[in-house]
Amino acid sequence: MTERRKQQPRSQVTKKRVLAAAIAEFAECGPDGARIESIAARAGVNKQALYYHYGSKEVLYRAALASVYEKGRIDPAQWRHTEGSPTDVMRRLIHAVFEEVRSNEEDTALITHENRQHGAHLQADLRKRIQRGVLPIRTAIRHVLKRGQREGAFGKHIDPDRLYLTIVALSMFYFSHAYTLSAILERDLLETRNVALWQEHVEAFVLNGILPG
Amino acid sequence: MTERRKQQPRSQVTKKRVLAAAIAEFAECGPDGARIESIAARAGVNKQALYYHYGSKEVLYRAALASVYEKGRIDPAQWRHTEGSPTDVMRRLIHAVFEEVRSNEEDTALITHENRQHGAHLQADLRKRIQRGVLPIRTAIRHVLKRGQREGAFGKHIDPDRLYLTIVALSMFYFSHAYTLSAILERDLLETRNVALWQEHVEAFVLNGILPG
Amino acid sequence: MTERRKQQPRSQVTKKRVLAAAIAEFAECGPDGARIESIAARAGVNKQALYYHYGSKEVLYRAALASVYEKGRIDPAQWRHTEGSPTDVMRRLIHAVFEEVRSNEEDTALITHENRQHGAHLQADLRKRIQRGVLPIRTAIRHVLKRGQREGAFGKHIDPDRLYLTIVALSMFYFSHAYTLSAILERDLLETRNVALWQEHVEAFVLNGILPG
Amino acid sequence: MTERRKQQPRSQVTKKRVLAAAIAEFAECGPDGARIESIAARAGVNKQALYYHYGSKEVLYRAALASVYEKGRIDPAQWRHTEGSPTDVMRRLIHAVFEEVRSNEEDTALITHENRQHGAHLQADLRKRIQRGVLPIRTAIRHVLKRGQREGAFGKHIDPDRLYLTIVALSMFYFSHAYTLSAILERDLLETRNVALWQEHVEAFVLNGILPG
DNA sequence: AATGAATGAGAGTTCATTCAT
DNA sequence: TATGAATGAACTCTCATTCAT
Repeated sequence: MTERRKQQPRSQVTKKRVLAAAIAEFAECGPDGARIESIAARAGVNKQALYYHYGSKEVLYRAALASVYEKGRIDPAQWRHTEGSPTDVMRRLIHAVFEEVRSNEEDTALITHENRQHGAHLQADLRKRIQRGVLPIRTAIRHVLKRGQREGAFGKHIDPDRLYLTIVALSMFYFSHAYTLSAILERDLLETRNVALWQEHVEAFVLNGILPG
Repeated sequence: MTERRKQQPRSQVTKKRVLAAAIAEFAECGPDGARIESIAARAGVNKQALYYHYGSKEVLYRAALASVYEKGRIDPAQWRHTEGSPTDVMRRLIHAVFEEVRSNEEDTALITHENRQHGAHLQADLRKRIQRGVLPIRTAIRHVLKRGQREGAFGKHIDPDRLYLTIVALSMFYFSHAYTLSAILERDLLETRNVALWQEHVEAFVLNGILPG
Repeated sequence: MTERRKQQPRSQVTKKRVLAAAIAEFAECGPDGARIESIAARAGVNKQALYYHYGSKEVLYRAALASVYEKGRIDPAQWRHTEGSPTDVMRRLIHAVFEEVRSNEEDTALITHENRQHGAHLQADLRKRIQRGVLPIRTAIRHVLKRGQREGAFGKHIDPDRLYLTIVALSMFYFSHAYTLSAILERDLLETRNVALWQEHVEAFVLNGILPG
Repeated sequence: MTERRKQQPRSQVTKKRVLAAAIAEFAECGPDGARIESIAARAGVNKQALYYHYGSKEVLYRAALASVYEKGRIDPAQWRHTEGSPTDVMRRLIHAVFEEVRSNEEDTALITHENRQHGAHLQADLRKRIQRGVLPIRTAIRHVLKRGQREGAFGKHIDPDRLYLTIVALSMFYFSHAYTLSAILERDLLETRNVALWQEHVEAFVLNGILPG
């Protein structure tokens, strides 16, 4: 293989570093708290570079937001052909969703911020991208669920989207509200041990919850 | 009717109106997006009044945050003596939590904002107040759960705090992330009909999830 | 006479000083060249004071522009009853217009700037104010002209507005283009002596020009 | 036709297009309002091209300004040998000046801008070029005036430069202040019909004004 | 000769806060 | 208690200019 470095010209590198810095800043401080200066510093570039590449704080925020759903982490094909009982596969699916949430704090933070803004930036094109982004996982859940229902492992009445919502809620809420919840329960929910316990709980609880009535 | 105005001197009224306005503004815009000017306008008072009564934006924010957990809506005594099977009582408890979340959007918003700030304002005294605020509901859940476990209605392994967390997560997350979730599922989750469906789902799902294995 | 100082509260004084400073700065530098900071410095106030009192640079510019035509310097009644032959009175009118132009450099500058902007700020209300501002002088000219025409001193075909335009052009252009004209003619047109000569010329030339054919 | 492209190498073409764009931009927006980016866009070249060819915005502005007086539109020789009575020739001269002003809006705008800047850019060399630029017309006026004075058509006391100034003032002011004047007189002075009327007026008025007393 | 990318200075504006009454 | 006026710090964004290719 020959050298191909030219494919990533300096400008593209800068643009990507700015975006990464923006994602971090916006996740940490929100759209209002985020500072252009701070993003530039994080990216190690001049303030004006942000404007050269993105034009405005707003555009940059939207780019950061869009990036969240564009990582295509879960391969639906992979899940359709996973071996094991529906219960086993479903457990692994739940596990995977939780893992994704756990390992992408910034994404959760960005999504939460956007909801605090009443989804003000979710224009048509972004909605499309978001839908595409979560389609794989929704599809995977639907397939496994259906199989389990056919085989009698899961209750017939379970709705796949509601199940998806349930899993996501139990996963994301734990992280998105960890600080007040920690204050309430008087222990640090973000401690590795506690996260692991909650993860187990989510898996067990959901699986129990979808047993046939 | 005798004069009783002295019990609520004008100054106290002003202070309360300011707080109400602050709660609304902070819930809507977050600590960074909130504007002193806007709070004053909402309260119908001079900007300077905020400083006279609260001293700074920060103090006002903390006051707004503290107010959330100080409404003491659920009476534990009431629940201890509620008639009916553990399942029935538990169902009503879940229903009550969901109702509270549903009808107090501002509170959910404030709590979410505070978590976005990594709980930066949760000092010792506020943590205490928060704990006291949620104690009734936690207690109620624990009691009902215990009774149900004794009577064989619920699984022995269920932890009351984890159950509490589960109910709260399924209730609050739906509202706190309604905008992106609506974009994903291509329907308005805040529509009355959809909220009702989710409420039913939460009740059924949790009750199913805590059945004895 | 009792003290009445309260009628000019401090705030009004500040506002007026800001306006005066704005007129000077806008006249000197134009809408684009003018600096908010510089205006504040001229007025001896804080930069933010401009925003408190006027809201934006644009509003301030408009206020400066409007002020030009609001000095009501020429009293039409006075001119209608001026004694002397039409020629004498007309000479004095021309003299008065020239004097006004000569002694209000800033106004000429502001007007010129606005024309450079293609009258972009001349909204309906400002047009009205401008018209009202110049009405007295136009009226005076019309009256004297008519009288002279009746008495055979001036040509019948002279149009009053065209005459007004002619006088204004000969007066204002000399000052508004003094720098390039001075370069062309290789002498300083703004020198007192040269101004006086031009003033005489304008009077004589206009009076000669409106003689009956 | 043989190849002749070498006579106007690409670089020279670019330079000219940049200058033309600069004249347009500076005329329209003034030295402060003009934008390097906008000039480049008008010229259809890269921003950096301006710097390559001219070095700075200031230099470019000066070049634009200088270009105004370098068109040498009026040929003095032509006028010296024009047939007709002094009055006829003078009328044609006035007409020519007016025409030149009318058909070169950009030039008037640039000159006006420079006067707003108090002639800050009129350095020695530029003053020389300006003087040379207007010399033909001044000479022509002087010659015709002198002939008319000899023949008794014009007043003896008329000064040629003052006459030149008068004609230029009546011509340029109409265009340079058309917007406020239109607002005052409540009709669009730039309308073809109105321009024509004014042109007639200027010719008649000047000719009448220089009649022997 | 020309271009895309980068930069530093500074512009207008907003905001929390304080002063004076 | 309450208010209109004032302030300084900071923020987003613009612009002329330069660097590297």
